Order: sequence, then C-alpha cells, then structure tokens
Amino acid sequence: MAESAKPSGAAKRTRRKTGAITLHQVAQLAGVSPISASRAINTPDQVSPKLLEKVTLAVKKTGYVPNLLAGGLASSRSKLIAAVVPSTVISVFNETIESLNTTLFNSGYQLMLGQSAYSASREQLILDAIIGRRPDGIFLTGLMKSEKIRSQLLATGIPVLETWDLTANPIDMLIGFSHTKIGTAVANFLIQKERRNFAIVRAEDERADRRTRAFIQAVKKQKLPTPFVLNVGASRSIRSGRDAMAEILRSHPKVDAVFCSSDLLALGVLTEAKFQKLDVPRKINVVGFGDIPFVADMIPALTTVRINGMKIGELGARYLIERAEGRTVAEPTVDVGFSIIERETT
Amino acid sequence: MAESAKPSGAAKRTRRKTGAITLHQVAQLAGVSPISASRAINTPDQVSPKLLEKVTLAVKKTGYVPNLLAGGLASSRSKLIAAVVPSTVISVFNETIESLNTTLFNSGYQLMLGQSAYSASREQLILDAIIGRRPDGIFLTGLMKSEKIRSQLLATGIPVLETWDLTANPIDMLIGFSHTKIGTAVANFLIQKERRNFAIVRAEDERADRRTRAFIQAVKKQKLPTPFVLNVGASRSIRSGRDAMAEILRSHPKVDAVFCSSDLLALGVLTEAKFQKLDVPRKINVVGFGDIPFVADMIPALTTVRINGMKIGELGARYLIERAEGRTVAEPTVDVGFSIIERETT
DNA sequence: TTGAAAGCGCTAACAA
DNA sequence: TTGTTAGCGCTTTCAA
Repeated sequence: MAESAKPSGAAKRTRRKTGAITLHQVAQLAGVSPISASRAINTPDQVSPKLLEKVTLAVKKTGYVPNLLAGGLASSRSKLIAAVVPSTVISVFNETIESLNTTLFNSGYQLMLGQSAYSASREQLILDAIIGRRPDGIFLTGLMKSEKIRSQLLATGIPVLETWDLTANPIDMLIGFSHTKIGTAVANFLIQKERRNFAIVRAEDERADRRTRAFIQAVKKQKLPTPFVLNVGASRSIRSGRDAMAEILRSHPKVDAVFCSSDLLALGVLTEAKFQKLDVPRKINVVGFGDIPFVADMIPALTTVRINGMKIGELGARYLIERAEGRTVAEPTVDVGFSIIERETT
Repeated sequence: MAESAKPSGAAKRTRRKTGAITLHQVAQLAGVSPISASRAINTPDQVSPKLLEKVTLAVKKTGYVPNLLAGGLASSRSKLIAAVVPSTVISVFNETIESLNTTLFNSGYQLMLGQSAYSASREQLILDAIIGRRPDGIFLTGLMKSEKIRSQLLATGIPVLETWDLTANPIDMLIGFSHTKIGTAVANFLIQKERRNFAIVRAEDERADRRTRAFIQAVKKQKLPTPFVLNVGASRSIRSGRDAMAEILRSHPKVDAVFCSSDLLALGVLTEAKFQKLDVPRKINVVGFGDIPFVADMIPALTTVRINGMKIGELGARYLIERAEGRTVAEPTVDVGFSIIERETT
C-alpha cells in the first residue's frame, strides 16, 4: 500500500493541486514539523543550527519556492507594493519607478504596476484591483484628488504615499515639491536674464497649470507683459512642441523666452527654432522641465528644471517599507525641492 | 450575549483579522451562502437575477473588495502576470510594457514588474520572487539563456513568453524578430546608398552583437572594407554616442556611414557630427535602432530600424491570457519583423 | 527551541 | 440554481 492516505470510507473529495512542492513536503523530507521548516526559512536565527541545516538541505533538494499567496493570506502581509503611474511612454517618472522597484526588491518586496487613467470609473477599477491584492503599501505618482477614493484608501489602512507634489492634506505620506515655487523660480530666473516677452508651452496637466499660473504671477509682479500661454493638450511630444513654437513665432514674434512643461516639448521648441534659424539663446531662451537623461548632451544643451526622481523612488520605497513593517516614519511629508540646471539654451 | 461564538470550554485561540470586509459578511448581509455570493460576483450569469441583486446590493453597501490572495490560493489562478525587463530608464521596451499592461488590465489581470539583472545569482533571486507569487504567466524581454532557469521555469508549468528575439528552442512561446536579418538589411540598405566605409557603434548586448556580425558579413560579401566596430559597453547614452563618434572621426576619418545599436547612441553620433560641422547625410549617413517616439521629429530626422513594440506587448498579453485560461495558442512562435524607416540621416 | 491546532478568505467538488 | 464541505499552503497562537 504505497498509496495515499485512507482510500476507505466515504470517497474523500479531492482538489486538484498545483503539483508544486509545498512546505509540507519539505518538512517531511527534513523530518521536522511544517512550522519549524517555515521558521528555518523565514527567521533562520530563531532555530537551532541542526534544524536549519536539515531544512536548508531539503529546500535545496526539492527546489522549493514558497507560495507567497498562501503566506500573504496567512500573515496578512503580502510583501507587495503597488504603484500607480500615468501612462506615458517616455516620462519623467521612469527613473522614479526604476529606483522604487530596485529598492523594494532589495528588501524582499515586489512591485505591482497600475496605469492611472483619465476617467474616474476606470480609476476606481484600477484601485479595486490594487486593493484586492492587499498590498503592503501604495505608491501614487501625484496626489489623489477623488475624495471618494481618498477615503476608501484611508479605510483600508494600507500605507499610502503620494508623490511629485505638495499639499496640506495628504492621505497619508507625501514626498514631493512645490510646482508653484518652480513657476516663480523659472520666471525670476528668466527675468534676471533680461527677458521680457514670455511664452509658455504646456500640456494639459494640473501640475503644469500651477507652474504656469505662478510663472504668470511673477511676471506680472514685475509689470512685464502677460505671457502668451499655449496649451498643447494631452500630447507632449516633440512634434507638438514644434507646432507650438511655430504658432508662437507667428502670433507673438517678439517672444524672447519660452518655458515648457516638459523637456520633450522644449526639444520640439528648440527644433522649430533651429528650423527657423533663430539664435538660441541670444534671440530666444528655452527652459524645459524634468531633465530627462539626454537633454544635457544635445546641442544646444537644454536648460531645465531638475527633480531628483531617483530620490523620490528610493525614499518612497523606504517609507513604504517602514510602514509596512509596522514602524512609523518620523517625517511623513518631505519636500525634495528642485533645481534649475542652467545650460546652453538660456 | 451579543458576543462572538462560544466563549465556552477551552478558550478558543483567535487570530487578529485584518478588519477588511469578507465575502462571508457580504453573504450574511445578503442572506445567502458565501459560495452563492462568490458566484454572483465572479460568474453573474450563473445565478438567478434575484440572488444577483441581493448580492450586488450587499457589495455596494459594504464596499467589499475581494481578497485576490485568498481567491488565488483557492483557485490556483492568481490573475497576475509577471514581466522581466532590463533596467534602462528610457528604452525601447517602454512601449511594449505599456501596451502589455493595458491589455492585461482590460482582461482583469495585473502586471508585476521584475527588473532583470546582470548577475546570475540575482537573476535567480528575481525568478524565485516571481515564481513565489504563482503568476499565471511570465513575460520575458529577451530570451532566457540560463539553462538552469529555463528548466526551472518549464517545471513550474507556468506559461512563459520570450520576446524581442528569435530562436529555434524557445522555452514555451516566442514573439520576436531576427537580429541577424536586421544587421544584413541595414548593411545592404547602406551599400545601396553608395556607402563604402562603415562604422558600428554598439552597446554591450548580445542582440546588438548579432546585428553587428550580420552587418559585417554582408559588407564583406560585397568585398568592401571591414567595418570599424566600437563597443561602448553598458552605457547607451547620448554622451557615449558622442564620444564614440569623436573617436571614429579621429581614427577612421574616411567613414561615411554609422550604424548604431540604439537610437540614443545615434542621437549622440549626430550631435558630434553636428558639432564637427559634418554634413549629414551627404558626408555621413547614420542609422539607429528602436525608433523611440521622438527621433522622427528631430532635425535631422533619424533613419532607424523600427520594431512594433506595441504589437509585441499586446499580442504577448493575449497569448499569455489564452494560456492562463487553459486554451492553446495556434502559433506559439511569431516573427513580427522590422522595418527600416528612412528619414533624413541617410 | 520545537510542535499541535486553528484558521487567513476564498473556491472546487460534490450533492440536493 | 443553491448550498455543504473541505481544503488551497501557509503562519499565528498557544503550549510544551
């Protein structure tokens, strides 16, 4: 009878298992109880060296890989962190996500990616998908504006980190910087460069809007002409930057400085300026936003606003992990600031 | 005694629950059994309208969000797909990941992101983290070379999709294209443009290596001088492209065409050419690889090799889902091909 | 330091 | 169409 357990009595109903090695089997092979095997694997310094050795050997022999779904269910700690990112192929968030992912992984956490949406119903769908996985933390690029989702998030008790912005009322933790300050700083920077006639090329984006408004205000404060604002909508490609610049040169030929809401847009502006053989920076100054990795090496090298995206990702991961492991973070709101990197376009 | 169940006899040990609404509570509120509630939520057309209505109401009232960890454990279907991507901030894979993610989400799956590593031990770690989550499918950017991991992957029974390359021995499914054919095609394309003295700027990457070798072979076939190959190592930035071009112009001034292993490298080559006031394309032709979104709109617009990354992501998602749901895919290996997009640099 | 029992929240299998 | 029962594979609680 090398059969399985008791084929006797009422035919036991049986589930089709996955066939993967379980902790049970490892424990059996090692001649210990499952819980001991669990401890040997998860908290090796809580078991005797002898037990540790037996279990380690059994794990190696079987090629056991713990089922984190089961572990997560039992411990209500999923070791998963979810991130919600806007869907743009090349963006200023890439660096952040990458450093977030790396830091999390090094601490034994995995990253689940959700793409943020424009419609509210879809946003709710994404959030439910995330909450359904019971992640140990949620990383948001941007602030969560929907009051309904904010309270839902709060109710779950899952640590939430909002980023890339500042607000007086974060859901939970916040690592960001002030878009208003950026707008003001860039305006003053250009005014100091003796620029007088401004244009702003911006995408449809609430944060860009705040930078724009602050810029305008700073310009008005100096009694200079009100900047010409061009909203390119959702598309933030080089193409739309070029088109915007063509439009600016047509309707406002006196413009001598352009502030763009993204580096890609700025690259487009530069491209059109070059196409029309305008002297940058003498005739026109251009400032971008983001400092994506290669704008420093182009000719002319782009003056832009730099955000330390890597820091946001790394610090964010650390914050989320701290909270996931039951600790508190001393400073739940952090302003990482920004810097204007002056290069050849100003 | 509005207490919980029987405080009698031996003090029942109790676990601290998470506090989240469970299916149980929803069922209770709706006055049905948990399994009926489950069916109403997951397979609504298998229950009566009356039951469906009761459960829907209860879900709405409680704000119930199903625990996918528990569901995954019980059904051994996690609704998770894992992707392994190389860690490069701006890359040709962005588009693929984005369309993969979107397509998966629309079918109720989530994407887990793993960053592929250079060391073998780390690669094993990443894979164990992935397998531990019991995903319903694994998306690999590239081929898996480690024989050990290949067989481990195969043993799990999880559907695996390799991409961005072609091979006679895929682990499971494969959606890619031939790097050898690309090298040959680009060489012939440039030869046809009356180019004679070639240089190749390439990153340290096995696929780039195959493109390079095919390129060289095609050139040799025409009895033209052997191309000068410059390996820039791991860094594929604009900066290294510029440096490489400077080196080429110094050591091989007769070069009249450069093939780069990435668009960013090509942009660097162009930048240096412009810096040295060389006429592109008259004096020198430049071809990139990847067709990242903005190289079309630069001046000069880059001639490059285009891969349909969106298609790889979308088709890949569909394949993985098919297999996750127990169906088979008719054509487990797909060559999506490539095209040389001729623009102003040739 | 180790183990037995119980149960995390859900669904598969079976029965009515 | 609905319900009962028994787990999925792990960790917590309690006890030795």
